[in-house]
Amino acid sequence: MARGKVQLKRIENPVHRQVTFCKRRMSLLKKANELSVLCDAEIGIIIFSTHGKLYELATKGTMEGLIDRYKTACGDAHSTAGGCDANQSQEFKQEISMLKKEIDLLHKSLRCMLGEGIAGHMTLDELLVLEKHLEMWMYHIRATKMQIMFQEIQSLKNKEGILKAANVFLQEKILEQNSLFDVSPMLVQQNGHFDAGQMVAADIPYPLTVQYEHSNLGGSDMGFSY
Amino acid sequence: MARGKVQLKRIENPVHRQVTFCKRRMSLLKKANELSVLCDAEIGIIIFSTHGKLYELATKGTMEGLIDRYKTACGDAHSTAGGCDANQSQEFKQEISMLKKEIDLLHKSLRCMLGEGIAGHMTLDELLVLEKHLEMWMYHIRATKMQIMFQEIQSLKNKEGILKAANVFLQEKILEQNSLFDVSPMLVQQNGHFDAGQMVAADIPYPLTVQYEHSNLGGSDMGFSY
DNA sequence: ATCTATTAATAATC
DNA sequence: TGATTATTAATAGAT
Repeated sequence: MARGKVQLKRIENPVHRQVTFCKRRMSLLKKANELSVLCDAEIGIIIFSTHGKLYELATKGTMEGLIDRYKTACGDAHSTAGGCDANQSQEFKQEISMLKKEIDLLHKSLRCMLGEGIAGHMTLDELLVLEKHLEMWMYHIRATKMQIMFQEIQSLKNKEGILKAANVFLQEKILEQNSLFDVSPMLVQQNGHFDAGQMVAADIPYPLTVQYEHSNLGGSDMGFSY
Repeated sequence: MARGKVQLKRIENPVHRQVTFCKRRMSLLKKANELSVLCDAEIGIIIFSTHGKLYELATKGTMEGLIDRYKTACGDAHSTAGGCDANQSQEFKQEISMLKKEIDLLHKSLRCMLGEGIAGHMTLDELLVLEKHLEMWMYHIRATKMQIMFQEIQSLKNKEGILKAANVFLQEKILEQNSLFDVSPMLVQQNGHFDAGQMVAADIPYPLTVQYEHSNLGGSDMGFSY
C-alpha cells in the first residue's frame, strides 16, 4: 500500500511481521466496526496471532451470542454454552415426537383431500385429532361468516332507511305539486312507493342511488344456512 | 474514502446501505485474508446482514475449529454434564425447527386445498363452500371413526364369546376330573372365571390366547366423543 | 509512536 | 449488477 506494493505471503522478518500484524489488525477491527455501524450488520471477528494470542471483536452484543446465532444460522452442530440437561433432552424428544405425529396427520389429511379414500388409513387417534382441528376451523369460518352477514344486514338496513326517507320526501313533493297545479296524483303507485321512472328532475335532498359499502360479499345469494 | 468523507452512522438509504455493505464486506474479508497470510494468524469473521443473511470467513481451517479454539482460549467450560451434549442439543433444535417449517407448509397446503386463503380474506360465497367441504369431510371422518369403533366392539364381543365358551368348557373339564379322581373342585374361583395359572395342559378346543384382529385402533383410549 | 510517500478502498455516478 | 473516477483511508518503510 505504501512505499511499494506488498506481496501476499507470510512476512518472514519477525519484527516486520509483528508491526504489520499490529497495524493491520487494528485496521481490520476498525473496518469491521464501520461496516457494522454503516450497514447495521452484526459482526464478530476472532484473531489468533502466530503465538496464539487472542484478539476479538463483537459488534452488537457478545461473541457468545454471535456464535450461538452462527450455529443456528448455519445449522451446524456444536453449541456454545454447553448442551442441555437430561430433562431438556427428554422434552426435545417429546416435542419432536409430537411434531412428527402432527406432520403424519397432515400428510394423511392432504392425501385424503386429494381424493384418495377419505380417512381410509388413519388410526382412531389421528381421526379424533383431525376432527378437533376441523371443528376449530369450522368454528372460525362460521364466526367470520356471521360477521360478514351482520355487516351486510346493517348495510341493508341503512339503505332501507335512506330509501324510505327519500320516498316520504318525494311523496310529499308530489302531493305539494298536485295541490299547487291541480294535477291528479297518479304518480303515486298503489304500493305506496315512489316510481322514479316517471320522476322529473328536482332538488331532492336524498341520493337516489345508494352507494354500496365495501364488504366481503362475493355476489352471494345469502343462503342463511348458519 | 471517496467523493466525500463518510459519517460513521447507519446509512438510511437502503440501496446505498446494501451497496456499501456488499463492497465493504468483501474488502473486510479480503483484508482479513491478507492479514492472515502476511502475519500467519488464524482469523475468523462472522457477519450477519441486517436481514440476517450470514457471511463468514475462516482462515486456516474451519469456523468450527476456530470457535473451539476460541472457547478454549476464553477459558469457557464446556458443560456437558446433562443428558445430552451441546452437539445433540443443537441437532434437536434444528430438527424441531425443520419440523415446524414442514407443519407450517402443510397447514398452508391444506388451507389452499380447502378454499384458497384464510377466512379473513374470503368472500361469503367462498366461506360457504369451504364450510360445506369441511362438513363433508367431518362427516366422512366421523363415519370412519364410527366404523372403526364398531369393528372394535365386534371384535371385543367375539373375544368375549370365545373366552366365555372356553371358560364353560374348562369348568366342565374340571368337574369331570373331580368326579373321576375325587379331587375337591377348588380350582374354580368364586367369580366363576377360570384361573389359567393353575391349569394343567389339556386338549382344549378353544385357544387360551385370543389373536387380536388387525384394526385401525392406534392405541387409543377409546374416548367415545362422537 | 509518528510521519509520509504510495497504494488500496470506496462513494458517487453512470 | 458492473465499470469509472475523484477522493479518502490504509499502510510500508523510515525516523
